[in-house]
Amino acid sequence: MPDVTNNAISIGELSRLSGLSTHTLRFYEAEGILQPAGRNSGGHRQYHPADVLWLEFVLRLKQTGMPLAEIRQYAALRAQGETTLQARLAMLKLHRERLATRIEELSTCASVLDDKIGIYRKMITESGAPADEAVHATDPQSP
Amino acid sequence: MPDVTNNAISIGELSRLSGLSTHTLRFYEAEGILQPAGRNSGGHRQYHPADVLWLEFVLRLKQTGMPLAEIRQYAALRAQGETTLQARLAMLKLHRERLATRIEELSTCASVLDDKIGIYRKMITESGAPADEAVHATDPQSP
DNA sequence: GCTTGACTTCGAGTGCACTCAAAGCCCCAC
DNA sequence: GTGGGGCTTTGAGTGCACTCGAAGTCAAGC
Repeated sequence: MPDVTNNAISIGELSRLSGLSTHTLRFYEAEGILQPAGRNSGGHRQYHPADVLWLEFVLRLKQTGMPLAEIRQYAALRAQGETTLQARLAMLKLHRERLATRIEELSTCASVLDDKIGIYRKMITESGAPADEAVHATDPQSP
Repeated sequence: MPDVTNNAISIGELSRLSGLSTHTLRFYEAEGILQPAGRNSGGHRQYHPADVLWLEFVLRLKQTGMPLAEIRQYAALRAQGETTLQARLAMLKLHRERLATRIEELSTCASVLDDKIGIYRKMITESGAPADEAVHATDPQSP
């Protein structure tokens, strides 16, 4: 079924490549995230390398927590051509900043977690000793 | 209504402190994430500083993407007392590792985004020029 | 010629984490 | 005595991002 003359791939192959289900790929098309795919003689969707690259980028955006609605918006700009370059750049910059914020947030949480782990380790090695101040400030068991 | 003798706070005050709605706080209690709060003479919940600290930690875990089910599990261990220290430490360590993975993932995405932003900037300053190879490799508009 | 498997469309269902609404009660302060 | 905040239970609704099922078409391989 793949269009051999054109190195096009089927939805099943794109599914395998991307790790998304065929359901999801069609869902993305319906949502305007993927442009309507071309069809072969049998009416089957055929995807080209550019589609694969685009999908990879979409997955990156998703991975960083961009909601589908926003990805759709970006995709719509992209579909409108070069006149939307500025707008797309603005979106990417905004998202890049949010991403930086998120990474910082997670790093802070990681430190908190490290502290807590340290306290737990200490409590365990001093096993048998009753809860001390550090314990009480973290995971106190009241009674 | 706060129990002044005991520096306890009401659900409304905890809501203000934590940023969670009273609905959500009761929901967390029902889900076993917060231990059933003590009540005052009028049957109103009263929370103590230790509860506030615990809730803060819960929110940290949530912030890092730990699902409520897992937080509930951790809370259950905590409620069982000191014998579960090892188990809790194991959970924290596991989560810490996932967090590290996630941070790395986001950092990779950030680099990809930076590259893309660079390409866009270049395209815009060279404005008017037709799409070049770099363009084609990122956000090609086929037609 | 029949089975297999991939494809089609459409609409409904899932899981998470809330979020709200209703209905009706209590208690305290002003 | 009224307003405000709190309490209870139950059940439904929301938003996101899928996820699945039904019912049917089509082409290739045995």
